[in-house]
Amino acid sequence: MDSLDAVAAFAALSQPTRLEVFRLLVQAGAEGLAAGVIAERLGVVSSTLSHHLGLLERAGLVLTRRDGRFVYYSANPGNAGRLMEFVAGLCSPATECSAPPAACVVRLR
Amino acid sequence: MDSLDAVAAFAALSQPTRLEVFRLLVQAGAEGLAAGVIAERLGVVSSTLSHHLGLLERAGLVLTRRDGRFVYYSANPGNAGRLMEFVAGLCSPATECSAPPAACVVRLR
DNA sequence: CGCATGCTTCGACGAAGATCGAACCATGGA
DNA sequence: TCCATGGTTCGATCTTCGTCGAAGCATGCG
Repeated sequence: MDSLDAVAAFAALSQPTRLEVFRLLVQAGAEGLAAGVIAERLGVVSSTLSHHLGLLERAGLVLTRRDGRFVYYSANPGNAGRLMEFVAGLCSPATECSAPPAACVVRLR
Repeated sequence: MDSLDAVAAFAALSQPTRLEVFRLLVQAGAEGLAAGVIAERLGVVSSTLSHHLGLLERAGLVLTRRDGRFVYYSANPGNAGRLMEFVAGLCSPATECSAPPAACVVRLR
């Protein structure tokens, strides 16, 4: 994950609703949640939520999958792990622990 | 670090110049760098940089200290660590590794 | 086919952010 | 006490973001 990807990820998570959406999706696991379910749980109008979901997807934090009339969104474990790595590398001065922590593998249940 | 703090931190890091500033300050260690040095290294107009530094400071990612005519900025190790913790907790589903990694202590040289 | 349902796209609006130059404040030295 | 230097604040301008309702597209069911 390069700086540009990280900037996009940070931008995606820098809005309260989107942060909650992402948290919800991480907890929801690999199956994810339908857009309507997310909208209902968070009390967000569907068009607004769709905007936020699109942004999260373009930032690579979220995966999308259609099933019939429902569109399921789920957290992207690969990029979630890469984001953890990036933050670790960003916050750790090169002199100490230059290598990012090994445990940045996100495995959704 | 609660969600609001995290949102502010993400917003602060969601802009290329600010991300570079923060990276520079982490590498600079506890002494930090004078605003003018940062401006010169990144090729940013001083008033623009001042704006960015103020935002980083308000987000709690950066500390400030005056020495004569110079104002030194440095990374805030406490909040850098808390940000790592937050991201780890965010990206890790509760069922696995619910506790954030122990090694989120940022020690600047 | 016709229609209901789930979601996205469009259009519009106000709010907030990024940028710059000019003016301003604070400090230290002549 | 001036003046030069390092930073910040102000004002203006432009862009981007967040939000909503309305309209549009896709899917499945009768």
